[in-house]
Amino acid sequence: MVKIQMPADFHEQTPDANVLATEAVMNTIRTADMAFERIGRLLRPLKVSAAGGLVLGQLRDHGAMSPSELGDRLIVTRATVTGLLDSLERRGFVRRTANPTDRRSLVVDITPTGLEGLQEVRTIIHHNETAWMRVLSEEELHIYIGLLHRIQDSVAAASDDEG
Amino acid sequence: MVKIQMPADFHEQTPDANVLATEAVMNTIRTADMAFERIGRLLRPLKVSAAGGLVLGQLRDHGAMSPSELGDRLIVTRATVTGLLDSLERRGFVRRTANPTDRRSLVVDITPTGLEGLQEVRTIIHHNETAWMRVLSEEELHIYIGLLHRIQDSVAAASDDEG
DNA sequence: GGCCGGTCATCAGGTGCCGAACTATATAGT
DNA sequence: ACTATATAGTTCGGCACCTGATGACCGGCC
Repeated sequence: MVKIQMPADFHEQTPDANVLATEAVMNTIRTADMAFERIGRLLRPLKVSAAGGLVLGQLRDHGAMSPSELGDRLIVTRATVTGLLDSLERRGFVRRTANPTDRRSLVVDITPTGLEGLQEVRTIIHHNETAWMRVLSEEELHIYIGLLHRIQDSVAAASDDEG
Repeated sequence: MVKIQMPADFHEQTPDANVLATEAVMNTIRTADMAFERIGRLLRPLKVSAAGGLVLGQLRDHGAMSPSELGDRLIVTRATVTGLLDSLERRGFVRRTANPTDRRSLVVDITPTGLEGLQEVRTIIHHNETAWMRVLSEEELHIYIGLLHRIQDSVAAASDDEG
């Protein structure tokens, strides 16, 4: 995800700008991107991608399910799930089997190899997240999370409005 | 970017977890993703992608520059810049010309068509960012941005540590 | 019993991102 | 001057994501 930056002459160009709003969005995306990029880099030595880790997590936590359900849970399209499963199956992390009760669909489940990979992934991510957030006090973390929730609701509401 | 979700039995699985830290990171990424996804959707009708808009913004605000410098500013690799420029050049938004003083390098600049596209992009993005952030008071925005800065520094420091 | 709308997974084609390898050119060190 | 190293941009292979189209299949309705 590419980083967002402010033009040098932002004020002149858009005189009525709520500069704080722009800066808040910009920094939210930048922060998330840094964290996401970092997680991806940490995971590269393991043979699991961030997206692949999420698929494995769903399978471990909720049991075997269809590609469609995976897509719903991760909020990606079925087409994307197909690609992720191709990649994970090649590495032996998941298995696709026929669904006996509905011949349109498949059942995906995690293999022992996949479980091992998942545990590594979760350990690394958790360790780093904790380290990153040590600069905030517990109270600040609560405030921060509260603000994020309100922003999320606001963005979601705006999306509902405009389709 | 795939969404991050917590396993249902997170506490049992990682008993010493700093759950707040995980939740903070998770929500940061989720918030950024919502905003980014939304921006991408708003921009789709225009013929400029979010990444393309950022390239155009750099060129307008800082003048013509080399692909390498674009990559440094957007924090992406030169390979990525090549692809972005291919796409933008195809649509007539930028022009690549030889650099007379260094035959290894190119000079990229924005065309009048590109300037028009950029203005549309900025108008749409700014309007939406302002709307999203109206749920926070000015004081809360300051607090929020301050927290984001501290987290960014922390993540950056961690990255330096571990390579 | 046969049709038809909806769902399942997949594929094709496109974007955006990466690291590694390549070619050409520039610059520093000796 | 000559070699070594660094840098500029591209290409290549790979991943993750999308939309749109396709063929298989399910279920309900006439």
